[in-house]
Amino acid sequence: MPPKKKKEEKLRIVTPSGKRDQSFFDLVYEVVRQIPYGRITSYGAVAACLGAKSSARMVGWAMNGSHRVRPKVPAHRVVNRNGMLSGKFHFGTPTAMENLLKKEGIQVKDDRVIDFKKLFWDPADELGV
DNA sequence: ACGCTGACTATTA
DNA sequence: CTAATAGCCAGCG
Repeated sequence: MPPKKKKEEKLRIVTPSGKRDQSFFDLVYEVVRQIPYGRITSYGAVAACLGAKSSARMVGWAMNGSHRVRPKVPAHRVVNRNGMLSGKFHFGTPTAMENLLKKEGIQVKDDRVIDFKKLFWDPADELGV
């Protein structure tokens, strides 16, 4: 028999503590995954789409665990209301987020997205909410 | 169980 | 324009 390993990595969505959770976090991940290539959105927009516009912080916290979620969540496409890469420090390297955005054709200057307004993708609009 | 922290946002000075 | 403050709510020590 094959040896094994494997562990219980079958966890899907998980909270930062590592336990399964299907609440707000899961919804956030799904919405963020809908962000098309070369587009970006804000925490507040996602939160508002979920009916919790006042809980933008929770969206940001959800992103904190996005790295361990499958499929991968394009957290680099989520920035704050000013188009600033507030979460760049939470990636592998401080430049990873900026690098990824530039790779998708998004211009970044001084930790801020150029034409943020133009590239902004409203989840409520695409999800028909 | 209580209190602090935080990848946010809006308001006010 | 920048700075400070309040509201928000889940996770962690």
